[in-house]
Amino acid sequence: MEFQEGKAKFIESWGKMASDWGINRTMAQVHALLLIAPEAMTADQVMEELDISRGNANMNIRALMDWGLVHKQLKSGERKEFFVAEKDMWTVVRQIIINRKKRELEPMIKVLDELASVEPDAPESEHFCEVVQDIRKFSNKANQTLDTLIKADSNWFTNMFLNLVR
Amino acid sequence: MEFQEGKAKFIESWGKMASDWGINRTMAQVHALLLIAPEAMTADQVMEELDISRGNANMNIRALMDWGLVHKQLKSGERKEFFVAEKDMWTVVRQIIINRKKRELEPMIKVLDELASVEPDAPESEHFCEVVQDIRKFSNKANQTLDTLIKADSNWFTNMFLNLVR
DNA sequence: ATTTGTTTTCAATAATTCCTGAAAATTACA
DNA sequence: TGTAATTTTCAGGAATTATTGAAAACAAAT
Repeated sequence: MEFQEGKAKFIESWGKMASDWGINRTMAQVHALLLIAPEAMTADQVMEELDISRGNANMNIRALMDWGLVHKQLKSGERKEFFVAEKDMWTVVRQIIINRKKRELEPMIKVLDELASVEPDAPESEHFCEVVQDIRKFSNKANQTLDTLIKADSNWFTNMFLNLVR
Repeated sequence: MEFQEGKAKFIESWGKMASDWGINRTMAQVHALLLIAPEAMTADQVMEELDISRGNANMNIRALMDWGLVHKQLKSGERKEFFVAEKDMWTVVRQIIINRKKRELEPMIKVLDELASVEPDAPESEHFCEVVQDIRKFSNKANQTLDTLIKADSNWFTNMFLNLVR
């Protein structure tokens, strides 16, 4: 396969996968572009390559910085801002875990904790409480595990995979 | 908290979380409703409780059955179809893993395999190939791990959590 | 075979999410 | 301080995704 074709395919697939996971397609495409860029890029270059507007480019680069997946790089003598993607895959995955945990898992756990105050007084509410407790236990375990994962280093993570697969 | 309030909050939150994860909100709300229902429900009851159309209810119940999260239940003497949610949390999580792996991870891996045929002949394509290989390794490891997880039983999974947290 | 109850489909529409582009704000420089 | 380059914001519009509702298909009972 040609490099140019591969590049296009990679950007498209990365975007597709992201949108399956509830993440803005363009944000992921910008991420893909910066991931495979050997050098830091300006917003203008991103606009140009992906054929998107300035506002869109700005918005998504900003979001990627919020996620800790892209960093701003200032070049001396240059007025424009340059952006580089975090290239270490383990760091990338870790940042995604950190963010999704904070944005989605933790709020859900908070709700489940509130729901734990429902009294099981009738058959209906009894079953409700059971389900809530099950999910609650599961979520808390997942949350703890993710905390551990986040603190762990790359090798630790690889080793976990190996242990599981073995 | 009152049971009715808790129920409404659970359904709403489950739907919210799902839509964050790229899953149809209503599908998740139907799932939540069936999860906490002590008895099997008909499509009409689902429509009524969630205040959605027949078409919408049918479509999402069907999708939940595709995911293996809801089962059809026929009652003798009854003409209508009844639906029950899978209540075992480990089975629920496993089914979700199975489906998302097949729908999203595997197609991505297939693309990455194709991209592996790009020749690293210039600085740009060289870096591209490196990134693709990194992601490829990661994805394959994740895929293998998920295969193992899927085969594992509930205790095994719980033990893994405990091991990681310890 | 016909009626009646139930489920499924799908074109039209509604709701949501995303993107644009130009104006405003910010920043660097002379 | 004024000017020019750059970034940010955001209202309006475009694109995508979800929902409705009524007709068609199907299934059970008579």
